[in-house]
Amino acid sequence: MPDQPSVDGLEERWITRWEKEHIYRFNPEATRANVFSIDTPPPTVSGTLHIGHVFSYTHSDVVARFWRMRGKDVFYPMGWDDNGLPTERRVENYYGVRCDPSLPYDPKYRPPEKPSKDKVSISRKNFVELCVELTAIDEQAFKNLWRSIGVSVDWSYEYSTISKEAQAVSQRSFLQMLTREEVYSAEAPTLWDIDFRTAVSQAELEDRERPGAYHRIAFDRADNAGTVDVDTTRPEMLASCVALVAHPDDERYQPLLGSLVVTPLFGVEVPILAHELADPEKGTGIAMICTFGDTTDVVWWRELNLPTRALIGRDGRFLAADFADESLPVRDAELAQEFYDRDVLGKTVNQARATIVDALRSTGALIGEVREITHPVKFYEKGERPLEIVTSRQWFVRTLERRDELLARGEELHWHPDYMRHRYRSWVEGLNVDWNISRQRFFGVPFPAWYPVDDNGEINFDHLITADDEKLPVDPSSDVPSGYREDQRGEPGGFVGDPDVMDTWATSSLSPQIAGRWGTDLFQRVFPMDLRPQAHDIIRTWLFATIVRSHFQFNSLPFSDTLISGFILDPDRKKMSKSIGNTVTPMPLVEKYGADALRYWAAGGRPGSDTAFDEGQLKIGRRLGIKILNASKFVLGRLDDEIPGPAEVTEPIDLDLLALLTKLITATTDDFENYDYARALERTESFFWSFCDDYVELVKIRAYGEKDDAATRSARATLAITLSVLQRLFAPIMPFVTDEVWHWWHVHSVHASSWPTLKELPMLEVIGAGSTYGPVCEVLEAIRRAKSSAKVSQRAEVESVVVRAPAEFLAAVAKCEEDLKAAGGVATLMAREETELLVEVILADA
RNA sequence: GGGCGCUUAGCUCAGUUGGUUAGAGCAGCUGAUUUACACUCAGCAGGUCGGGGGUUCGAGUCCCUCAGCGCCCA
Repeated sequence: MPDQPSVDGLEERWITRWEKEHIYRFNPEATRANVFSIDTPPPTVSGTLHIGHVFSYTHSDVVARFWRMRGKDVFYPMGWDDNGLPTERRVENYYGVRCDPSLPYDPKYRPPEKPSKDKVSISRKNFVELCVELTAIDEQAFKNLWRSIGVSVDWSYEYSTISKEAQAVSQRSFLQMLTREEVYSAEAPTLWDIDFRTAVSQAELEDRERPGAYHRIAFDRADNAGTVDVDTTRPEMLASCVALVAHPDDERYQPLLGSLVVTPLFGVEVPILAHELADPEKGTGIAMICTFGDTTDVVWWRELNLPTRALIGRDGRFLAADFADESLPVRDAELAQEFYDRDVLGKTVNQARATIVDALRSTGALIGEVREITHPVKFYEKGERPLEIVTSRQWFVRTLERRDELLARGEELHWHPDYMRHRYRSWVEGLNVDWNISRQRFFGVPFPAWYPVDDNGEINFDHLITADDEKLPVDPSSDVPSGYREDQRGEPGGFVGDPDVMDTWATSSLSPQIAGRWGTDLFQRVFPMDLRPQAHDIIRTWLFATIVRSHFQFNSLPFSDTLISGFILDPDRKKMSKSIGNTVTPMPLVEKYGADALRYWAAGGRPGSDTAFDEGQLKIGRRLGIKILNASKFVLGRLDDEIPGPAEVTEPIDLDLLALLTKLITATTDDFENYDYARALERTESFFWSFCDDYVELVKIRAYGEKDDAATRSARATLAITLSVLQRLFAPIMPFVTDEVWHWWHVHSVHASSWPTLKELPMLEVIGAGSTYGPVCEVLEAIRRAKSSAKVSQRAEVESVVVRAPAEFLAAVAKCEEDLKAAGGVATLMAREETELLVEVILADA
């Protein structure tokens, strides 16, 4: 025990020692019943660490430490989600490169020292190599942070979602879903980001308010009986118009239902149809259906069985159109074709809008002025331009037809806090397309599949060639399917590999299978997991996707409970983000205040609630750590080498304190079991400060007494028992300082000790706990108040104290008379029975 | 448009199933000074519990309604 204990430098000492002593090793022999398994979120390694990373991982660590002390075999792995678009973007910016799959691999390629403004094009394999290289560096930085804040994971179960093992799990799961017909590929209209040139899923969608404009376009009726005016924000889609649609109850348009109108400029005859999704309040109440301007168009197209004229290409420019196509009757195909080819073909959406609007205006089909509005536009969450809907071949998971089952799983799950279940429910209820899991990108898990190429060189998508299970993982761009040779790749009569990679959620949603090593004995011991900790922003992605995979594969929930963390806001309550530049870097804070202080702050954030970063809380956390050191030093300094046991607690005030301690144990245990670590901390902290400021002050003189004096032994036993309990109650939240002080009187780590139980305490009447301690503290407080208002030292002598109070109160005070007199420096203490409480304090002459 | 959460002291937040006089920390103010701790201790001050209505012997807590803020979904 050092003379001047300090919280500085504790991290280094204890991290090393915990690792050396394997304190957090999972017991591979554990039985499922005794395991507490945690489905840790694999963070996207990005190179930017911020305080939010400390926040939610502290929450799960606190829970892990609690259950470990409760005697559970805690399975607490850590993973990294290191593939997908965010990783690709980081690599592109970091090295100044761009992937061009048409380039050949250069085995000697090294990226430039400093990235240039113009990105260098490199082959896919070179690009993937850089991804692997950079993510390894980033992962190290993340790992250092987790270690330095004392996250008690078993690093021998570290995984990454791009590892060979994870790829094999991901591909195996895909193939099994394929066998069960839970995934399918289809050429279908898909949400598409024209900058990243990939499909995205509904989960990656977000609405952004953007300026737009209503254009009122007059369609001539085919019977020449007049016009139908249609408001649209996307006049450039006119060439794709395949119908008009009104609400079936809309009396204005009921007479026209089924009749034909002619599109301006192109002269295509399209029907007027009815559908519930047409909004009578919007514009003129009748809308163009274009293939495809937005997601509603897709629904109309599908449900009304409309023909297709999809004209937006993968680069966001207008594709070639064939107006001679008979599925869409046209008045003058040549004229339409000529106009389209000259004014629309090859143009971007904005360019085409300008030319179409000009043409509409000059023909008189544009009615009135354009009316500017602000409206929600769908974006890829990481994208910069609005999403388009592009027809392409994609892999989908059949989620829609099992919506009810997925909703039932959400109800079955235990949510902490409970209200977060609504987020899941409203997400699942709002699903409108199957989960698209294929991405037209480079760094990710490939689909373990090839397609035959027929004798004419056409790819036959209907006859999938899948990889053999024992060969997983495979890369179809370099591996060859059974029965083929490499020289048949892309040749007539040969094969081609599926070119896409999987959505990163399609792999991270298998985190229980990856971390638990699906297919080995370990999996049965840890699955389903006991806890999924995560933040609320990824309920619709990670949590939802994990439930889908587990429900399909195992017909069970992947975890029984989920602990949802809030977000970290800056002190002005704005969301922290790199673009705003208000992020807080954690490492300097660890150095300044200590890891325990950061954890203290994080543990104050209740499940689900967003929390503002508050440096003041770090100071308080640091102060608490120091207080734990000093209080421990004092108590242990009184104990010599012999520690009196619970049986020696005899003094009423001591017994009463232990009764309060008993209640504290019961309450905090209950809190932790309900994932309310913040409440447990609050109770423990408040008890601890009262222990230090009141109880210790009361019994200090007695504790200094003779070793064989019964009252002294009672005080020392109480101090020792209370200290032991408090050190352990604080241990999950402040692992460094508690292990420091625990080792002052124990050989093994506090984190390997057992959570306090009532068995450690003498048999106590807990009802009425505090009935002695409370009144005694009140008298002590009155003495202090008298001294404080007289502006004298708290050590000043008191001539006499007269306590006027009801008999019960007086009886309590009498039980602790000697301690009170000693603590207050009181010469005489007198009691007068009265109904109202009044404590008179007469100070001695100075 | 539907849903969820929040609104309590200058600030950050507790407040269990309705029950004495609504709590804590920080900040503020007034003091103390060294046998665990100045990285300390004591004390003081500070609140129409967002507004309105209701149920009840009793409402910060339950119900209705309105407002503001944040988020989720469409």
